[in-house]
Amino acid sequence: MATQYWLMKSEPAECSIDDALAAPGRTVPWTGVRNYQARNFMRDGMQVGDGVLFYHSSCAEPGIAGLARVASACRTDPTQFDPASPYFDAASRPDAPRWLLVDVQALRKTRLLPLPELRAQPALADMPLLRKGNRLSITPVTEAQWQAIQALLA
DNA sequence: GCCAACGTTGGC
DNA sequence: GCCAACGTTGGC
Repeated sequence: MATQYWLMKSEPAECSIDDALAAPGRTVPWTGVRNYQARNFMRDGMQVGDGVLFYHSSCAEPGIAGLARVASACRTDPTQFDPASPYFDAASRPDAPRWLLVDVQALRKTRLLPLPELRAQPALADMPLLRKGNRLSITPVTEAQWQAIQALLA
């Protein structure tokens, strides 16, 4: 399958692009996805090597903060079974895990591309991220959108 | 299966 | 803290 592209949201207070770059192998397990649509993108859509826009959400300056890649196939998210985790899901059973994750390898930090700058780009108008009320933490990015982002960073 | 109530996300 | 959007839950 050809390389695909994704936008993945992370709260920088929890895992910023700097945190990911500082992790062993620059790689972090993308824990905490608790939305079926986002999970299904990981399960059914992602391939190792896919491009990732690393987005900072729920912070002072939301925006695209770095570039990354999908670094593993999807697998069980262990935090769903950890009662001490905020992502604990009492209804998920080990023999039928509900929630999955992929490993994400940070490639580089970019200058921050804040929402107003993204909204100003006609080529990005269809990004789910920019739709009012969008909450999905993982969304597909088209080749054209990916190229438009690269152009902003060039 | 319908749908109202409720909870969560996340920008502002 | 507000609120829009929308996913989830649960009564019926």
